[in-house]
Amino acid sequence: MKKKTTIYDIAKEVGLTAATVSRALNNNPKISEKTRKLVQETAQKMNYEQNTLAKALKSGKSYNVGVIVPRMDSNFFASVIRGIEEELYPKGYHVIVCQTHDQENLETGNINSLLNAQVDGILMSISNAKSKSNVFHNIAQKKVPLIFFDRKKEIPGVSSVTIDDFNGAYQATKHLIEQGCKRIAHLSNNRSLEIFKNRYLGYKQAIIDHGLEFDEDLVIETFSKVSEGRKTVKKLLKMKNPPDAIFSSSDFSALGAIQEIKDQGLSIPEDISVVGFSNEPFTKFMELSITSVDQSPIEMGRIAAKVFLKEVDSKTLNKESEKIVLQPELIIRDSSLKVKSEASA
Amino acid sequence: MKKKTTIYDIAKEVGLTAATVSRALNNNPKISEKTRKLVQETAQKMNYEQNTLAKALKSGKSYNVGVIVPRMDSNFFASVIRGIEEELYPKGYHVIVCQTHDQENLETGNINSLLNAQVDGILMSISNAKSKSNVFHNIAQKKVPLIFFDRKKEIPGVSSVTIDDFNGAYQATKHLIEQGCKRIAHLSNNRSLEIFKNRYLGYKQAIIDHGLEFDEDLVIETFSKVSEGRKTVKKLLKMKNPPDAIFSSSDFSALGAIQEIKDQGLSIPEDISVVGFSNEPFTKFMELSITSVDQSPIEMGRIAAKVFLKEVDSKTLNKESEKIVLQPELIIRDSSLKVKSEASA
DNA sequence: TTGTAGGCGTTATCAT
DNA sequence: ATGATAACGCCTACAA
Repeated sequence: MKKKTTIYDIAKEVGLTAATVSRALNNNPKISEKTRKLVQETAQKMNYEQNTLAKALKSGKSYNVGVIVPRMDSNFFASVIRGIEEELYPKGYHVIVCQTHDQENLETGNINSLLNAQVDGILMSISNAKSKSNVFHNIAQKKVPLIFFDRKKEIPGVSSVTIDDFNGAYQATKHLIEQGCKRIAHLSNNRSLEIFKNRYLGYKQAIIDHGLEFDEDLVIETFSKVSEGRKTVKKLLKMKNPPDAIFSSSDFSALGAIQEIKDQGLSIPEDISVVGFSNEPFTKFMELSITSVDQSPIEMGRIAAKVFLKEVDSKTLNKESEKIVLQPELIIRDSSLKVKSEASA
Repeated sequence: MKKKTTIYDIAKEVGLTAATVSRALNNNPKISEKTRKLVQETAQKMNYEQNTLAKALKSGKSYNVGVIVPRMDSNFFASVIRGIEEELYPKGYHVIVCQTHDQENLETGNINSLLNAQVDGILMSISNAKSKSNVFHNIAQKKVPLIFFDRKKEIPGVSSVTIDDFNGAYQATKHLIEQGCKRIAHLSNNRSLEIFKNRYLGYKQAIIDHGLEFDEDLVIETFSKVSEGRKTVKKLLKMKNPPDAIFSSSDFSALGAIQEIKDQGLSIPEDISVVGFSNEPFTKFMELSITSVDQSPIEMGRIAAKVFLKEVDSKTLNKESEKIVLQPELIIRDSSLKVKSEASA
């Protein structure tokens, strides 16, 4: 095992002290230009590399931040993570990504391991609003900045970056109404999570504002999976008075809905129009492209990272938490465009 | 900033020495049952948590491993990562995931930052075979185990876990031939990467073995993107003697191919059959499901992790690198099944 | 401008 | 079985 060079080795080499070497390496102002150069060149020659661990131990900072997401194989979360990376890498931080797979025990476990690994902050999208909030107290106690993105939870002093889900849902529903749909079903999801509650509320408000009848039976809780979308639509189509449109809180269940509708011999968007949520890439690539709501995930990630940077630097405990809300954008495509006056996306 | 409790605090509390506390906490055999209990209970009471950084500094191990992939928003890589996590978390390791987006400079940068962060190992799928191999020498020098998965490079002493791409391609092509296809095109990709070279070779061998004519013009290098698949097919269909089947080295370009074929008014699989590679979830969900080659990514991840664990523990420098090759599985679906004798998947 | 010395939290090696 | 001490590599008062 070839030993790594340390500042002591350099010190010996140039006939100085480790302290001086340290200062020279860190561009400390009170060091002579001559020694600075000498030290830096020698360091280079000896292949010196700073021991991050030692520095972390000393400074109390690990320069690691943890990112917790339900899953990372969705374009949405992968893109948020990319945004975070873009912002944090240049500042010397590393990003440790953990997945919860929507399981509460994994969520708790991940948080604890991250804290234990001494991350300097945690950026997360929560899986379950009911998760024991004492885990979050743990985070707060350690003065580790916590930032929620997308799926948040209302905790005093914790910042968040989300999109205006209410408005996204409102726009989507309004669009369907403008296309002439009268009975719009909603594939909702676990409404203990704010995002799904707000999508539901936006949908409801649009229905009411446009003088349509709001029918609670048309709202069905559906997991964000293709198979679940199918299942729900099967139920909906059995109603005496089936819907003529579906606004889904997820692209995945929207896809399942589309498959089931087609299988039953109905056509889209003529018989039933469909709108999803998240603008996953496949919505664009389908033979029948799917109308969806874009959430600008990369920007969401970048902003969340910026909030973290701000909080981690402020020694002052001005726990003025920020609540940033981005505006979503409705992308209209085949699955909902009956009036083909304009080209579809 | 509430100070964290250290073993010194515990020592003071119970009137012992830090060393003893450390031993008690680590279940060192030569410690009295009584003190062990006392210490452990006191530790609990004082909310003691081991400082991983200090331990890492002392032991020289960080209990972090780096995983580098071209991208993490593909089901394939996300699943490999999940497999790695499943194997490594129980052993106390953390997984730091980095993306290269197929850019060489990012790849090099990621490797260096990971090394700098003192990861105990690197598991990666390379982006570019031409990447300066001195980066890999860096890794070797530091005695950090390096394990390739899926996209590897032949480096002495480096283990790898891959699938038998040759055979996967061979089976896929053979299947197309059995369906009656005579002129099979191949959407290849950067063949400086072994996986793509082997898929090409398997394809070629199947053609030859079954007495068909091998036509180099039917092999076109195509990036793994939907838009690129479209572009390539456009070219292919302009030939005087266009193909009656397409074997793509990627599901994404296969999807683009399908879109273009349909747009030109041809039908699948009757006019042109299509087979992809990777068994991405969307291949199953399309209205016209896509035949593809499954690579058992989760298992690949688990095995790669196991190889790492073995290497990291073996102080002995028995650099007998392992080359593990998994067998792929052809999943036959609508896009290539002309003879509808059996139910499709 | 540079050196000295101590500490970050742990563990390992000697003693006792 | 337990204590004392040093060491991992770095940084930073404080001194000179």
